[in-house]
Amino acid sequence: MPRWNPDPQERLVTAAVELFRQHGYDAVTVTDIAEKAGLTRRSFFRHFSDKREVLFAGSHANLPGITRLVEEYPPDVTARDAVMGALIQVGEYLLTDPAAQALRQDLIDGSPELKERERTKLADMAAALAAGLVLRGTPADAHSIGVFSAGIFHSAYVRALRSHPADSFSDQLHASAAVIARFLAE
Amino acid sequence: MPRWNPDPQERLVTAAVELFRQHGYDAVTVTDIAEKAGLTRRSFFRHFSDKREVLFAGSHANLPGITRLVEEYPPDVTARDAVMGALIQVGEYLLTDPAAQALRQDLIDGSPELKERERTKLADMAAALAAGLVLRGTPADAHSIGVFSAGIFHSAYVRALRSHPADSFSDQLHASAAVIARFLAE
DNA sequence: GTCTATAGGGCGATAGAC
DNA sequence: GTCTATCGCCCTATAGAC
Repeated sequence: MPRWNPDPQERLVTAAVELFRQHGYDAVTVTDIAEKAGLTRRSFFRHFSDKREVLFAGSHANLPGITRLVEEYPPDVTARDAVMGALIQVGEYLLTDPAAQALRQDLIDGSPELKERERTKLADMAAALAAGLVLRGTPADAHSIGVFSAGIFHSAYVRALRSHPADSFSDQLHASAAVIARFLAE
Repeated sequence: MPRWNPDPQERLVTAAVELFRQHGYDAVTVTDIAEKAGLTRRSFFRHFSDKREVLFAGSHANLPGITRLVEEYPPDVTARDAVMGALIQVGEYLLTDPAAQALRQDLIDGSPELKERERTKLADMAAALAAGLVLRGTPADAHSIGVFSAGIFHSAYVRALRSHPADSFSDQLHASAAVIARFLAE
């Protein structure tokens, strides 16, 4: 018998989602989550830097990967197509389990604290996209473009989550971009 | 002699900015700020809902006003021009004391917690813009347009803060929009 | 104005894995 | 032996309840 049960992180995430759904994010303490997962409060903080992170740990993961996705498009591909292509891959990956993600999104939407953290994760994605653009050699407005692109990513992502049956994420993303293009062309 | 010194909020803000600049945001407690302003810790929370708010209270103020600015443009003005016009007024108002604002922005940029709160304020502005668009009768993509517009507002705002001498905010805002228009047209 | 719950972090002890 | 994950008890500060 191993001394510790395996996958403590995953157990913490599962416990947290269940408890949040039952009692709401605010009513659940870190101690509650840890005990339900068979750990102590102190160990929770070894896996997640704070209470919010338990809902974001795996979700917007792998920012270096996003940077690399953008960077690795050949130079003759436009910045637009490189960013859109990278975001489509990220979106399709995140949407592999739409039901679970929709659940998670409901929790986030129900808590101002979690929405705040979600925006931080989008800002991190924006920075990763900008880093990729810089590596491709288009440093000028990389930051603004990154912020904008993360914004349309999120817009497309939440619409894809709610759509039945799930429209292709690629379509959703291009639709989100088209909204802004139309607005700016007025 | 008045029983209380006047303008408790302003005294709290001033005390907070000074202390944050000297010791950093994290190292300063709410008690420190309150005592420096001649108040008790409890009174601080009567004026600001939490520690972060002391840096945002007046700054992105008056969201109903932003909604009304957008709404009140005549119907023959495009959504784009209504939003841009409203944002230019807001930006010019906020930039009346660029030195103080640049100081404040340095504090925000130095603290992840404060950056998180800043994004929330931008999200509130996005919602106010969207509300204005809805009232003008263009509800379809109001939310996405609001988020996008708040984004270019922020981009223009920080660039205006750093520019010497301050370029016109209107120029900065149109430049920020042009960056995205160019990106999308590639 | 006082009191309390909770977040979040510091540090050392412990006990299995290697 | 070293390395690493856990625990337990310490503390302070936030934020809200009374």
